Amino acid sequence: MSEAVNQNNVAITLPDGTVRHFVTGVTAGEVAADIGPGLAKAALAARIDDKLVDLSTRIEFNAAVSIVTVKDDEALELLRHDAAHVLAEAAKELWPDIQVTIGPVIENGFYYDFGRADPFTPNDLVNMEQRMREIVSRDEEITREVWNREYAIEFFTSIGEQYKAEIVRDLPESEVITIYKQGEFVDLCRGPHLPSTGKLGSNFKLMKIAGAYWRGESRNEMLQRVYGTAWATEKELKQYLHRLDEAERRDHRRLGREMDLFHIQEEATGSVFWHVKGWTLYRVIESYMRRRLEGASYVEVRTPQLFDRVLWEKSGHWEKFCEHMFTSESEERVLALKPMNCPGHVQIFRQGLKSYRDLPLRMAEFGCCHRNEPSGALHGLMRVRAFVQDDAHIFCTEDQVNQETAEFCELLMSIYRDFGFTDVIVKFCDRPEMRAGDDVVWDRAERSLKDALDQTGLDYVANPGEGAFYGPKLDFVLRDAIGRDWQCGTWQVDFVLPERLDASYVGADGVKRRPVMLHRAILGSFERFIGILIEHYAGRFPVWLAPIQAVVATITNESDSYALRVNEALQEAGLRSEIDLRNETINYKVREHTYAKIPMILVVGAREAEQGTVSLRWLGGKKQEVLALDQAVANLSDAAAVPA
RNA sequence: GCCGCCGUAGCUCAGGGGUAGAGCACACCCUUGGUAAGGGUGGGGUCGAGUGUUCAAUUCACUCCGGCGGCACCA
Repeated sequence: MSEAVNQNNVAITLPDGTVRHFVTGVTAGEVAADIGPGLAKAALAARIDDKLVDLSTRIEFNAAVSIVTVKDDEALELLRHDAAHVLAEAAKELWPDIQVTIGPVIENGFYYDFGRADPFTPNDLVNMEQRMREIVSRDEEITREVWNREYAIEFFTSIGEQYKAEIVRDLPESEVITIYKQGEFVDLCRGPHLPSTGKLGSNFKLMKIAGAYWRGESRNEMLQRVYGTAWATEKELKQYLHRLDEAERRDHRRLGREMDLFHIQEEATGSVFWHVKGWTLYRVIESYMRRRLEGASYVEVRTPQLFDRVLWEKSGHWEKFCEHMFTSESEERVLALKPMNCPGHVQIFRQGLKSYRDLPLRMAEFGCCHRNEPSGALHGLMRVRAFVQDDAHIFCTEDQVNQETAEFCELLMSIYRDFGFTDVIVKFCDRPEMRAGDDVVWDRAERSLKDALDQTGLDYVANPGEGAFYGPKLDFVLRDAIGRDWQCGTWQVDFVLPERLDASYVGADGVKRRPVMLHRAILGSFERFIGILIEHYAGRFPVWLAPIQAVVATITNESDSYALRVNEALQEAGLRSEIDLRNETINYKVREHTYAKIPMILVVGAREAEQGTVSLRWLGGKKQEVLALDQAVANLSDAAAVPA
């Protein structure tokens, strides 16, 4: 390239800082080719002054340019976006009268929604994927055009693409309407795209078919969605598929059955039958939580299951959620099973005069709530119709919100740590569109919560419009062992409910005032939290949580009486142990209790009986250690200690 | 609730217009074996429920219930 600089040249700064000069209007692809043939081949897109663009983009001004290859993070997004387009092209080829709609990139892949009278069959999925691979091997050039709005609408209408025409019609006037073509396929798209379909490669797979509402609105017609996954390398694709297998292996519904923790049956859909072992786990968690709450100066109460609907009308829940409440009738009154504890707690607060000296009043309840969730939403323990939260409401003054928020965050983090979760995301959720209370109150509530959060020093992300209908909130999201997020904890500021249910206290000046109500939970529902724990630990619970902590297994029946003594010693030390005296080989017993994920197996035979020892084997370990009985009991007790 | 798929033994699954099979589990017998399956015998099913077609339905059709995957919802 010439060093001369004139107005027909552009100076292009490369990522390493070198500057090259090109004729004005050079394409990003040509720049890549000038740098080297290897890069030209690998080039997928370009970044011009930080804007991601097609390789065909002409460069008219001096700019910083970098060439995007498969090694760059954004390449994956391009790849997935192109996969969606290739899928749409394949579907159009297979069924010419199918309508294309949208096909965005999502976590781990992409989807495409089609308008079609008949739903897809699993075989269609196979055919579409096959056709996609053909389109990739055709290596069709992908080209971009800018169209006039009216023309675009006319065009899409003329080829029967009503959805596309609607999308164009609804685009803001300022939007440039860009069209991408590959082979015979013409699509409205913002871009950018890869230079040709061949660049997609072969590391993609169509995963499943599903229904999805047009524009995500349940009143709209249902489209046919195809989900796919796409990766830069075969290795990453395989790893992803392996992760899916791993998630399936951990599925709490499967482990719940295999480990005999709980079941759910037709006659009580959405409600849990806790079996002995599952209920043991539940009780361990519950008593742990009771202790932590006591330590944080909470008091515990119990409020009724059934309330007259007038209470729910007063609280505002009836108006918004009556569809999701279970109701019953008695003596001409409509009663509703409580979907939450807060109105009940206000009733207790209202008994007798409360003084500012009583605040903050931290009122906890492990109360069973019922919500009539839509049938399609039910999912094992994760979404049920009857559940118990580690629920509490803090009645306090506005001035106390700061301190309460700080203390709550500390308690929550400490509890999560005890359960083995250290990666926690905090979300700040502000006013939703549908809400109670006027904007002045919301301004105050949001400001007060934000100030308090800032003072905790925790990192957080904004989650606009996602607050509760009565106030802003913080959501606490756990990341589990395989990288999935679960929203569990919540902290909600509420100026509305105390007003509606007329809660008040007497201030230092003798004047009646409204308390602020803070709704809060750490685990969320016990049911769901246990589901999360099962999946997080893949059923291999830490010893303190394991329903059965130890099994004493004999080698021959000769040692039965000694084994009974060992088991007794364990139980006396407060361990949850079982004994296996069956007439089976030790191999069989070890295998079975290992599959049952028992943390420790104590094998006893003639030798141990004679010497007063046990042969101890830990879950996941292959070695055994022979210890004196009292030493073993001491070790196991330590291992089983509930976090302090 | 909406779209699709599925429902056979306790579990995982095979089968298919003429009232059912495997492995594991379970019970009994033999075996008393030192750290991931010792051997034998046996019991167990209104094939999710209902209606229809048929000489005959677990099998085909329809309806309902439930499960699964999404969508929508989630105080």
